[in-house]
Amino acid sequence: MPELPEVETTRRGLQPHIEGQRVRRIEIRQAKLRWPIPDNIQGFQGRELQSLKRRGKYLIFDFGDAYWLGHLGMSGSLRLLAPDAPADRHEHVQVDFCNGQSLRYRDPRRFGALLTGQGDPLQHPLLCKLGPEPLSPDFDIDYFQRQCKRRNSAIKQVIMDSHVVVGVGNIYACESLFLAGIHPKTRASRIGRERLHRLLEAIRKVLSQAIAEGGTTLRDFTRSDGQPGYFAQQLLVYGRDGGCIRCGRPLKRIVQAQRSTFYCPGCQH
DNA sequence: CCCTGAACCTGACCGC
DNA sequence: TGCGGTCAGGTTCAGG
Repeated sequence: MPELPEVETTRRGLQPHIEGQRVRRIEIRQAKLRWPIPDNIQGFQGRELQSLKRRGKYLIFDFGDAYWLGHLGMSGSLRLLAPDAPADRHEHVQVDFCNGQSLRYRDPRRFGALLTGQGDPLQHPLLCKLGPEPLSPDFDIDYFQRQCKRRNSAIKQVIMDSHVVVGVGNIYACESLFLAGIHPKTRASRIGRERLHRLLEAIRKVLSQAIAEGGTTLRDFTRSDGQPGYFAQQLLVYGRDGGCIRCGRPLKRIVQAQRSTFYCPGCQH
């Protein structure tokens, strides 16, 4: 479900309701996610959530000297309900706050994660080697070109690698490459600076627009308030099987690294 | 170091 | 209605 815009949309939706709130009760119904939820999460009962942050697609629940690290995987979502609202079979975690908000983590496929840690969350093994945020100045053309020069794999796989840049998932990778006019299978090392620059700008544009639209709702993504995101209406190639909006030629679907890639054979070279 | 493929899980949908 | 196959927005990890 979530790429960076969906995670950011979730974060913004939750933030005003849970930041500064004290944890009253934590219920783990299913601890088996990507990694097991640590038992010591119960030690956060009675503590106050300082802030809700994001790094890449990870959510950081900052409790001051300790934190939770959350990831929504492919099918995870976070919502706020009433404390007594019933849980369905995929709602694995419930965190009740003292202000009456009840945070629910639902994840049918259980590829997501909820971990605990102490100290600086950015030093966590899962975060410390991540590439720059795509919308930050750290993601600049010099850095991007350096990364691409030493990669012989397809450009689509490179921009989806979180060690190069975080937050570009399958949908937005396809969209960015279309905007930049680059064929998804082009070897990264063979793309010149100019075209890489266009790609970098395309990634920025697609992600910031998607955030502004509240993320993409394809099947079951809903924002933390239960509303859908509206970016799906603006997808230019992903999941489409008509003609290209620019040249009219039929779009193609191929498979790269076990993922579907959509592109226009007329516009992308 | 770089690259590829397997692995983790459930549900929706399609054709027979 | 049931069954088997395919597909799904992520990412770590093992092994070449």
